[in-house]
Amino acid sequence: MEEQEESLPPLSDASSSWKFSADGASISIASLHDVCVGEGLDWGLPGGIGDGLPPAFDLPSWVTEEPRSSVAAAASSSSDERPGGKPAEKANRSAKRVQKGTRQPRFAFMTKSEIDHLEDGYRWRKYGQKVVKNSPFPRSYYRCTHSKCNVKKRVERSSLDPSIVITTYEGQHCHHTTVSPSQQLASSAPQIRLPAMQFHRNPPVLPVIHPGRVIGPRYEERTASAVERTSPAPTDEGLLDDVVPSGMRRR
DNA sequence: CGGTTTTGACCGGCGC
DNA sequence: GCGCCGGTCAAAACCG
Repeated sequence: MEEQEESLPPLSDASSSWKFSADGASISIASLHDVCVGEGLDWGLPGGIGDGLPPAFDLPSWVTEEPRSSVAAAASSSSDERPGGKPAEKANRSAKRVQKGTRQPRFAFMTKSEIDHLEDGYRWRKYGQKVVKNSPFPRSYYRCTHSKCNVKKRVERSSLDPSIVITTYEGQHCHHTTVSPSQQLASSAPQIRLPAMQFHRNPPVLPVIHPGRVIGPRYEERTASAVERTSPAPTDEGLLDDVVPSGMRRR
């Protein structure tokens, strides 16, 4: 994982912003600090991830914490007998839950939009919706429809500011986007170089098209060591790396 | 008719 | 041990 050194703004320079348009919808991207302050939120710049964030804006624990990987896997392997369910079905479920334990890169970002499910160039199938504690808005669970792709994403509205959508991605796409050429244009937007700011990388695919405002990637988790890194330099490749491995990309 | 969404149930982890 | 909670499953409904 070699990230090329780029002349990116230092952490303190968090006021830069970019604007571009796609399909007639204009999107402005700004740093977290810039926007949050601008929106009247007082998050501050995280020296560590999440510093100064109001509770209502805290990301789901599965984003802000290390994945409980092997724990779930180990637990599901033992007790299989349970009244009411078909053994085969249960075994199947167990197997699937084991898979879920594998660690995946994750990151979350926030978008100011009235639309919950932002178009990002990939096709998603909703597999669940859940009311979560401390939020009047349900959280939706999506999976990439590509057969061999196990990328998931969760979408929920901020309870503090209902106009803000928190989107969290997990995993990497093993395929290219399935969007029309016009959408391709939009989904390629993140290749515009963005300063790293307090984030280690930028969203692989920005929500696009819909009149919404990406107010900044909020948090990206890879590994504990990734969090410790102070000033990584995202590159054009890095921008897509999280979702589409470089080998999969055609250019 | 195939793909997607909805929704209640199930499951495991965690805190008390 | 129990209850709460988040995440997932899967059947049924829905839609193009």
